Amino acid sequence: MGDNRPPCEQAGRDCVDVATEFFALAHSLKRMVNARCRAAGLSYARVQVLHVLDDRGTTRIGDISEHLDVAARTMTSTIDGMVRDGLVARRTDPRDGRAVLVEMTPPGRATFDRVIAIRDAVLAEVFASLGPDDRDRLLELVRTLAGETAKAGEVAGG
Amino acid sequence: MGDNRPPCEQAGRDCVDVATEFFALAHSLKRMVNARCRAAGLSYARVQVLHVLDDRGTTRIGDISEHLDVAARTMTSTIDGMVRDGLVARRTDPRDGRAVLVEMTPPGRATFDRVIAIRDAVLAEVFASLGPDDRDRLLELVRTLAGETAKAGEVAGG
DNA sequence: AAAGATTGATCCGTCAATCTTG
DNA sequence: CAAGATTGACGGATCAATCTTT
Repeated sequence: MGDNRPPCEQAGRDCVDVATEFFALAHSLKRMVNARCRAAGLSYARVQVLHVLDDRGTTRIGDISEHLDVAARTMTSTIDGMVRDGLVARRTDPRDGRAVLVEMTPPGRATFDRVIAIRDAVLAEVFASLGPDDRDRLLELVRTLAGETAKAGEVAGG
Repeated sequence: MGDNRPPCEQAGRDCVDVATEFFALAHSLKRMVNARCRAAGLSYARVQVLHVLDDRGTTRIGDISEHLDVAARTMTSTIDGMVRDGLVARRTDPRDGRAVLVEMTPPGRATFDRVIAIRDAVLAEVFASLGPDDRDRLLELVRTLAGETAKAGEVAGG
């Protein structure tokens, strides 16, 4: 064998190649979804916020940022804009004066219902190219990586 | 089976579920890589720019933004910061007075070599959890989706 | 006119510091 | 003091408008 690199480096390059294409796909996919959602009247960040409120009802702002895995600063300013545009409303938590509850307004509901259908259509348009078995396989691989990512994140965060 | 939804909607939901976990993984993975690279002295956006210059040598700014699939505005301001920090230098293309060439400086080279090793280690740390066969399978699925994304993007962009 | 880059306005993301409430 | 939210300063992303060069 004329290969002078140790196995770990070979595996490393292999990993990097896969990761690079994975990142590129994620980037263009997010770009596409974002563009279609914005064209329908809602940025993807706002779609995600309304999605949380749709699932869980009125929610503390800290829980939203935690669930979406973004910094507190991000959520404060995103909610600022959404309040400005009448999509959600802020209300102090009666049980805890420190916390702030975020509530979807009727216009927010209407906008969400319209845009979420478009988002789902875009995703279906792309992921339907895989077929059910391949989607299952992809989901399995993604979950394995997500588990590993969580572990690596703990190491960094601890 | 008590399922009253037509097959297309079932497939749609299936697609959305896979896509949701895919996006979540991409988000946390990018967050992690970004954090580790920044801790080493370079944001991931800058790593990507230097990576292009490492692969292709001195490159027109428009070619960099096209290759990384970001808006021209993004590249202008990212390069502004990198010039400010001495990582790259701007130079007018002698063949075309409209174009601007971006060149890696020696400090940029040193920083890149240091940080790219860290980036690769982070990616290997996560993707090595898959094993070679699963990585091949993932790469195949990613490429299928990338092809579909490109098609869907043309429709939207055309 | 078309192509390449810059600029303006704005949104979303980070970290670090601050204020308020428990 | 600790927890929750806001604010400041800034990087990086978008679109749309502008300026220069071909």
